Amino acid sequence: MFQISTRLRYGLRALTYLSTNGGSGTVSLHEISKNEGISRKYLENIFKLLKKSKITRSVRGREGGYALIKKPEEIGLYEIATALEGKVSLLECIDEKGLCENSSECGVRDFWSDYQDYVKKYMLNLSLADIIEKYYKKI
Amino acid sequence: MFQISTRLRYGLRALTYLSTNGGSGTVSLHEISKNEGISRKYLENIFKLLKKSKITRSVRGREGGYALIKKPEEIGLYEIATALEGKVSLLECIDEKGLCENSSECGVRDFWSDYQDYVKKYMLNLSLADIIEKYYKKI
DNA sequence: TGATATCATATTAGAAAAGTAGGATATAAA
DNA sequence: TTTATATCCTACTTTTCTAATATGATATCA
Repeated sequence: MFQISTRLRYGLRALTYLSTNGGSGTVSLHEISKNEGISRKYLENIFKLLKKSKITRSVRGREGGYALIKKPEEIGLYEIATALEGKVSLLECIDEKGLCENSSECGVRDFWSDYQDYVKKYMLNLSLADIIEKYYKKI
Repeated sequence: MFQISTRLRYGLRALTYLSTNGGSGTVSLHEISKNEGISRKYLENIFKLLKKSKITRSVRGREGGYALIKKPEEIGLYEIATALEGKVSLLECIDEKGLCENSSECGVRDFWSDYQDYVKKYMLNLSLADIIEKYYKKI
């Protein structure tokens, strides 16, 4: 439960790599793949999403690669998570009320809604820089 | 992301129903099914797990059904969640360190570990009674 | 021109979740 | 004692999602 997807874990690792090894230029997926042990093809999928969400930019062709658009301080974990996970809909039952006429769903739904806010809060308060600072750089 | 499984959502609804409509006796899955709009067969799967985790007891035969073993105040949400979701392993990569020699995984792993604790805390501090009190009974 | 990138689309493989099927067993009411 | 109504048990199907791969087009610099 509360499972974090491989895509998000890999994505976060790739972004920390980009932050700490990218400097001002770009980093190729080949390099990230080599150093993080993640399939280059899979990284392509991930970075397609990150680019779409305007977290990274890309340079094509030889010597190309990816770079962060914003500073790590300005990139929130929630932003990264939504970029890679997509839907935030914890509660689809909100739309299909038809089946819940006589049920206690409404109350429980509110509960899950609060739970989601709680989780969201954690993610909103953390930037990529925070994560690197607190967890990654303590070598 | 952070998706709550249908099994857990249904299970929680069924338990709130049991708490508020059960009284001192048992409630049949047929009744819960009818009032909550959940397949009786699916409820069987759920209650098999709840019984296994000693959250509910059962009475077989006619006029039988399920009842809570403990008081709602003594049943924690985390207990319910683990009963229905099973494994709590957010981070399987801890066991398979082989692939992560040269990576930044270690730092990121600590981060996810903290995240898990944060989520867990929320669940540990809530009882079934709390949920009913706060969300369900506000008619 | 060639090497090295991203980009685009599509497919596959596998696991997990959601839900179903059919019958065995127990029990109280009729 | 029969019958209706429960849980119990094992297994199956169906669907959905994730993870990962395949193939080739396109761009760009040395």
